[in-house]
Amino acid sequence: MRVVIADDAPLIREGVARLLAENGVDVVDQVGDADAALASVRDLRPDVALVDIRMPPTHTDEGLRAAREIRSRYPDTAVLVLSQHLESDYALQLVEEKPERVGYLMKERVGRVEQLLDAVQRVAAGECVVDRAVVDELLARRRRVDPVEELTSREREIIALMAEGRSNQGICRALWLSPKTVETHIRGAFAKLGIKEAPEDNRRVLAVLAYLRR
Amino acid sequence: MRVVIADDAPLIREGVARLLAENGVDVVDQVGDADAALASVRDLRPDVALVDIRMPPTHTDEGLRAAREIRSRYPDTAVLVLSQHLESDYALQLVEEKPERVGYLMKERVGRVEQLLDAVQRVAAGECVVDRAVVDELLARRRRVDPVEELTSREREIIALMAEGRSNQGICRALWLSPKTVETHIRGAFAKLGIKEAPEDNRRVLAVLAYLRR
DNA sequence: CAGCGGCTCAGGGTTTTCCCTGGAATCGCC
DNA sequence: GGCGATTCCAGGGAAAACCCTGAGCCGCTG
Repeated sequence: MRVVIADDAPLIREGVARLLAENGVDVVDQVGDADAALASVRDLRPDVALVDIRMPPTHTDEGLRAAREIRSRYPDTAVLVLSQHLESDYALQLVEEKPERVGYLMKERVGRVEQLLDAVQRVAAGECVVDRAVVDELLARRRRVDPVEELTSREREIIALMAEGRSNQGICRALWLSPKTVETHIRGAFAKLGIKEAPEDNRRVLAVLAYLRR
Repeated sequence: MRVVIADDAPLIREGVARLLAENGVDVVDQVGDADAALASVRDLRPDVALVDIRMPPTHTDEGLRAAREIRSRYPDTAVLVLSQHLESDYALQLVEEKPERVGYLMKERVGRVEQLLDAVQRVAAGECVVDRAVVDELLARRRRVDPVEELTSREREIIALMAEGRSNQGICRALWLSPKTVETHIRGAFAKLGIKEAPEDNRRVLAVLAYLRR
């Protein structure tokens, strides 16, 4: 079992490498960013690539981009994404295409080292391994219908500008709409967000809060 | 050099333990929560306690509480706090009392394993080791005077209610003030927050954003 | 093709927000 | 004792943010 590890934090990377090595996994390379990960997989063709999501330069989702790239270019290499936090959206878009030879675990939720080893074995064998928390979160989201999802694209655009502190007039200029149109959309959005008129509430702020809370 | 490691994520904890052990550090115990950490330090009196901040049950600052407890009860044990993110406030309150035998590092910013070893040695020797990023952040905060700090307590109270989506009238009822008084305070807050009138901006939302961004 | 939802506007109206000016009471501080 | 900062409030007015109804246009779907 040959594995490449990509994580920008040497402390984590080295630690995980030791754990794997101790348990008979051959850690053939360690890298600290996405480009290096791609190069390493290209050259070494490991059985599994263990990839952290946040890596330089932007520390957002380069690990995930790299994971997709690896899956499409080197389908024989399984990809196991290790994330710091629960970001179900990322996990979903990773798995939804083809749920094979791929996995998504959270570092903090790997209860025992054996779980990581097990996951590595299973993705290498072609299985799809996803942390329970991801599944729970996605199901929970289905249940509580997020009112923001109810908005039409235009309404969402307008609420987004509103959430940046724009006035109706500012929104008009930004989207080239008449003031009346903006008002109409805002009214529609309020209704869909369940914000009814109440003398003690400021609907605009409530809408912004609902939008930002996602 | 005898060390106790407290971190609720076995993956991290075991990894760090391996790294230290490999480099001649005697890891005498590993625990997964704050109470166990205190018990372990009490029984084993290690040279250094390596403590993660977030641990069960609340996953907020129990590691930090444990760290303070260790420092006061077992002053011969140095404490090195390992945090996931940059939380300068925590770091500051840890160090400000007595900057000795204590340290604060960020997992992701430990560039090389040697840095961790070095930090362990130094806190054990009585030094105070703080990640550069913490220092930078605290200094930067001094420089940019947070405009929210400029508000009077009454103004801050009112902006806080505003940030919950209350209307002026709602604020009146909550604080038993006349509408005119609320207006006056809001105007004062706008001025101090640097929110000038602009036709394309909604000042109320901008104030809420400024307040929430802290 | 009829119907429906989304997008675009208008007229005409009310309420809320926010402006300026100005006054008065309290409190701490030099 | 005066002076500044804070807090409380008022009148008067402009502008913005809302409401309702109604309407034309588009694209999709049954």
